[in-house]
Parts: sequence; C-alpha cells; structure tokens
Amino acid sequence: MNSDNGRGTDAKKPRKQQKRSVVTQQKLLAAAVEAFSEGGFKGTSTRDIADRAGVHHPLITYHFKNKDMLWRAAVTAIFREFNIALVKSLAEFEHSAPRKRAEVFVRTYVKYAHQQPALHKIILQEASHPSERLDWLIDTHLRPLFTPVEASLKELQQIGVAPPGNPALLFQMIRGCAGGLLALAPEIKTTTGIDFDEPEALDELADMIINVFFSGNFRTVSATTAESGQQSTTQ
Amino acid sequence: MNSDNGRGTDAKKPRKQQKRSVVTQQKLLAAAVEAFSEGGFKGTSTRDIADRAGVHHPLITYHFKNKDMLWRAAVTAIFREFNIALVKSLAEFEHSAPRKRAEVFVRTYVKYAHQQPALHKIILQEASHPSERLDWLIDTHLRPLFTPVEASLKELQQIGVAPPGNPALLFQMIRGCAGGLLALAPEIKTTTGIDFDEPEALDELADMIINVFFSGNFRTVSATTAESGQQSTTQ
DNA sequence: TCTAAATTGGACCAAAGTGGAGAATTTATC
DNA sequence: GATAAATTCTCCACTTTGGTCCAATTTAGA
Repeated sequence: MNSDNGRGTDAKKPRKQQKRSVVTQQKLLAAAVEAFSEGGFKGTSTRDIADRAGVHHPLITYHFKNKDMLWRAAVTAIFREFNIALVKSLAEFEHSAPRKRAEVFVRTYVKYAHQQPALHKIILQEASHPSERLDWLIDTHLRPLFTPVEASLKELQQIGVAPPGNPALLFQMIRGCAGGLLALAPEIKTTTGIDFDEPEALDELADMIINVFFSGNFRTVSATTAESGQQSTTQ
Repeated sequence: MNSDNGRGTDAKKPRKQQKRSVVTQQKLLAAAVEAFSEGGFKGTSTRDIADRAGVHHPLITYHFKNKDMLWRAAVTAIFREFNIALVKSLAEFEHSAPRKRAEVFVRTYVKYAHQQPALHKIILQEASHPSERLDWLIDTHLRPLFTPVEASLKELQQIGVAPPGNPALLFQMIRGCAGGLLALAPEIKTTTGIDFDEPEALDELADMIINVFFSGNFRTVSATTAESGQQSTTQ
C-alpha cells in the first residue's frame, strides 16, 4: 500500500510498516494460495481465506484492496518463489551440457511442483476459459517464463536430444506431464496408488519425463520440419 | 425421479414423462457442463446454470433434486458420450496391431477432448484436492476407464513400443499431454499462438504424442521392471 | 374432449457472500 | 511517555445463493 513515496523534498517520511502487518499479509497470502488453488477464484470467499489465515476479513480490504488484488498478490508470491528456485538450480549447472541442463530443469520443476502444487493448480483453475485474470497471468508470469525455456528446447531439438515438432507444443507437453500430473496428485493417488509424497515416486516421474522427452535418439530437425506428421496414419 | 415403480401388481402405471421435460433436462445438462467446467462446483451458481439454459432456476430442483445431483448428471453425460466415441473408434480396429490401436486411442482422445474440453476441465476443477465428489468421480467414471487402458499399455511396453516404467504413470502422462493440454487451450493460444481449433494443430499434437510415447524403439521391459529408475541419472 | 398428473413460473426464505465505515487498539517515532 | 500513524476489530448495508412452496399452465391418456 505504501511504496510510492520516496520523495525527500519536504514530505515528512511516512512511518514504516509495522511488523505485525507483514505477518498478517504473509498469513493471508498463504491462505489465499491454498484456498484459491482448491476452489478457484469464484469458488473462494474472502471470508474463507480470512478464516484460514486466522484474521478478520476486513483486513483483506485493508492490506490488499479487494479479492482480485489479493489473488494477484498470491499468484505473484508463488511465481516469485518458483523463479528463485529455478534460477538457483540452473545457475549451478550454468556450464553443463544442454541435455544436463534440461534434466536439471525437469527435476527442479517436478520438485517444486510437488512442494507447492498451487503453482500449477491456480493456473488450471484460471486457464480453462478466457478472462481478464488469465490475460494478466499470462503477461505477468507465464510468458516471461516460457519464452526462454522454449528457446532452449529448440536447441535441444537441433542436436537431436528432444523430439521434433513445434517447440512450444513440446514444452506444453512436458509441463502437462510434470506440473499437470502433480496438481492432480489426490486423484492419481486414489486411481493408481501412486503417492507422490514418496520421493521414489517423484523421482520415477522425473526419470520417465526425461527418458521420454530427452532420450536423445531423435532425428535432428533439419529438412524434416515440414512433414512433421509421421506417416499418413492421420486417419 | 420416477424410475422405481415397475411393480405390475395393482399400481396404476404412472403417466410418462412429457417431451418438454426432456428438452429442459438436456438444456440444463448442457449448461451445467459448460458452467461447471469454467467455474468449478463451488464457483458455479445454480442461477447461472439456469440462465445459460434459459430456464427458471427452481427447475433444477425439480429435475435434478439439487446442485450436487445436477453436477453428477452432467459429468455422467459427458463420460457416456466419450465412452461411446471411444468404443466406436476402437471397434473399427479390433484386430489391428497393438501399436495401431494405441494410435487410434490417442487420436480419438485428442479429438474428443477438443470438441468437448469439459471432459477434462471438470476433472481438473475437482481433482486437485480430496472431496466426496472426487471419490465419486473416480469410482464411477475414471477407474473403469483407466483400468483396461493401463493393461493395454503394459502390453505395449512388453513389446518395446512404449517406454518402460510404471504403466499407470505412463498413462497419466499421456493423459496430461492430450486432455490436459486441450483443457488449457485458451492459455496456450495466447502464450504460444497454437490454436487447437485448427485441425492441423490438433493433428500435430496427436502426432507428437504418438511419436514421443510410442516411437517403438524402447527397451523391452524384461528384467528391468524392478530398477525402473533408468540409468543412475537420479542425481 | 376432459381430467388429473406432469411441468413450469413467481414469490419467498435463511444463510452466506461482498465491500466498507468508523471506533478501538497497537506501535513507531519523537 | 506522549502522540499520531498504522493496524485491527465491530458492525452494517447490500447482493447472491441454494432451496421451498404453491398457484398456474401444459400435456398424456381415457
């Protein structure tokens, strides 16, 4: 709320934010992430969020203006965390081979998507039909994240590590296999018995993704680009 | 509402359902599918559904008892349609090779998931956290669908067409790549420019899924079963 | 055609949801 | 410690929601 006043001219400097305030905000953000990822935007009431956070609901208005702004703040918090984790992981392997870096990316993604499933769940809740929130989500967080990754994928295709085809599509497939699956953990646990809370299961998922998408025995994308539809089984 | 009275003893047969009634029910079901897939269960009001259907909202109570029952009826309608499409497709290739059948399955799934994205969207809305509705969904529709598919996948692994690893996990990955992606069509269109309303894009997706998951140059699952974690890249 | 059952429409309710105003209470700063 | 800003709490006004009730209307079946 108070961040736009650095003018040192004559304005008396505003009193700084109290400590209890940031605590309240953190509690609200955490509760919002959880609630929104379960019920979606429309399906979540501000009172529910306030209850989960253990604070009075008018505090949402005070700290975040309204439900919409709270949603955005919550989403931003998740993505910031994830970006930090990702950058950190990739920095470690800055000079490794592209394939190795892809592997690191997948493992980091899988790991984070498990510990914070809301990262994907909130997207799922919002992305299945057009809306202003979706546009904001894409512009603010999704595209900046996707663009560089797709570029890397393109490289991997050129050296035959990744399968041919539209790299953007390929990335979406990988995303679906990683985050998409982990967002459905409760369903998958019941239907298949696979429990991603067990580290082995998580590792197996990462292994399979890497094996399937980066096995490294694909044709390089040279003249093949056009006739991407393998065979004419296109029924 | 009237289905439990077949006793031919002395009960006078009940007058049959009027035609306009089934029209109303169909309109409500279609509207419910659309609305629930966008807003989730909690996020959708019965009034919204009634408005979309162009009928008065108390009719929901009359025809479906309550919101919960309407949801179940809507989900059942979707799955029934899909199962019919699937059975029909596979019947055509009853005696084809396993790989061909897998391909047909993928193409049918992709096609249906595109024309009726609610098939996957409703699952996504519901499956990200435990609930009674999720349990019902799994028992009634998901498990009966998954079980035979996983068995087929196992065969494909044994002949080296599909990659090794837990077949259930493999299936979930395929599902994520097909239905999962198509459920996010609006997001993907904005972020990547890929428009699944164009048949070529849809074909490319199906092609890539088949190429990645059923390329057919995988090791057969013989003694490998136990140490499913391929290589020791397990960092 | 007549009549009773099936279906629909309109009014209504209690509960829950939203945002906000203003008093009351902390707490940073002097 | 005093004071004013920052934060929290109490209460309210308004809308939405799931659902009920019953009168009005339509339709199946004689």
